[in-house]
Amino acid sequence: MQQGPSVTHGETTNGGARDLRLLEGVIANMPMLRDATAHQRADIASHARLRSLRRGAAACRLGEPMPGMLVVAYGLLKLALPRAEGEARVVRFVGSNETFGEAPALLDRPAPFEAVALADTMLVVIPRAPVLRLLERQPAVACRLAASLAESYLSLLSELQALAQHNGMQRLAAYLVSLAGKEQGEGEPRVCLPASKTTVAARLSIQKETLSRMLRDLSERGCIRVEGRVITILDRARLAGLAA
Amino acid sequence: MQQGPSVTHGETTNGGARDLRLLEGVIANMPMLRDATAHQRADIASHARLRSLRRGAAACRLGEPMPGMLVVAYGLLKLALPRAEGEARVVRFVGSNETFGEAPALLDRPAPFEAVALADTMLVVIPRAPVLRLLERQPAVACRLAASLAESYLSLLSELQALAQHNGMQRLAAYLVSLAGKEQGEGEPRVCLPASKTTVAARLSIQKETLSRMLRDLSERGCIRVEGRVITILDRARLAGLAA
DNA sequence: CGGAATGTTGATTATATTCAACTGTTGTGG
DNA sequence: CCACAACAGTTGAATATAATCAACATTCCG
Repeated sequence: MQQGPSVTHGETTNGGARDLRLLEGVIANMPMLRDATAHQRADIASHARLRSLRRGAAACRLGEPMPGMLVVAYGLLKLALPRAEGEARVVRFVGSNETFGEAPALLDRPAPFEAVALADTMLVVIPRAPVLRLLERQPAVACRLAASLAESYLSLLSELQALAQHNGMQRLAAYLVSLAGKEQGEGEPRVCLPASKTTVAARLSIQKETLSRMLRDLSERGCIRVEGRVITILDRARLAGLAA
Repeated sequence: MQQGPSVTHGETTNGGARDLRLLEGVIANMPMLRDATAHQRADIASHARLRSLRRGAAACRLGEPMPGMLVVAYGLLKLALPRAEGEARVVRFVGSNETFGEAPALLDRPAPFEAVALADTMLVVIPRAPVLRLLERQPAVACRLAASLAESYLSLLSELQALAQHNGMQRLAAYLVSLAGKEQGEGEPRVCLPASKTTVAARLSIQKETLSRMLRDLSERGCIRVEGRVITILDRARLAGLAA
């Protein structure tokens, strides 16, 4: 599933042939660049670089300059709003071939969140300048970027809605249902949490203690079975009802 | 300050000369169209229409199709996430010359919020199609739209942060300070709430009862004086301290 | 094996909601 | 102009919800 970096120490890889192919492959897959010419993609690639992150390392910290738009080649990150004390609120998990940081990079603003690797991760860093140049020349690319930003906006809005209008149990139930929705197994769907329960709790804007109690509650009610990070959905209909 | 609509009944105005000037003036002011040619702006204007809303009327309802991108010619609206029972969460107030609905209009999605007029309001409705055509032809316009969407994203993100990390009193204090920040009077700054206390409470994601108690508390502590919608900031430093 | 990180559980507390009753304000038609 | 209805705001009491604190158990790695 994952392909190790060719450089195991240090954060930035060298320009080895394998790395170059990885970088170009990631860029070729970006929805934003679907309408760019091969030449334009090559120009972007020539200005981009790979950055390897060990588990726990940060791709960017709140308030620091954004190095550019960021694409996950492999691995997993969390985008989080850290608090002075206690745990951060997790805004989003970002997995392979997903992009983040478009908004602050485009506007040349400091990072509005921190991005921490939840596993060893490889990023493609695309600096602002070549992207701006391309946007000026390729309206279709600018449209795709706008569409991607619009998507991000709508999904944040629905986060806000969930936070304002549903309690923790409802958010948890909805989250489990949405995880199960992606899985297509027949019988009892099993889902795997994408991160530790503490981190998932932060994603749901609750404390880890509260999440623990809620999972126990759902288990006792026969809705789910919890085995570490693996959760079996026993009564999807009832779970969906709780999410209302 | 405000100019009445030339049509007082019905929601859509006719094509009177005064209306046409209003519509063209609003469009000429749009940041998104700064780099468009006069001809392109005229094309947009020819496809746009005015829509007049009485106080309390909705420009769009949650889940219904978006008529296009919307610009406020004059008046005031709230963008809100309604709940089945009880009050909505207010996401943003939208005043003169401000735009909303870019994201759902661009993506041709149903309205992700309802937009309700807090005063008699005139909107310019810009349908999706002519905007898309312009985006294809004018990269600079697409860039401005992307930048505007990126701004919206960042400001929602900071809403989310405030909600997750500050309690109601902190959010209220920060809100009062930010209102006062715009006013440049010397001595004790006075601010005027942009809407009823009930609506402002929804903007802060608290109940009107809670807001009432908090305002009383701040008054008793000598931080502010409340006279209806007008609030005098007596101790701005302490208020800012409470917002931390 | 040992230590750190993660997770669980119970007790207590903070925060704000909900409910209910009451007061004040505003706008409208008689 | 007044009466009145609808809306807006205030206050108190009871309650819901989840955070916090503290102690302990478990799991994961090196």
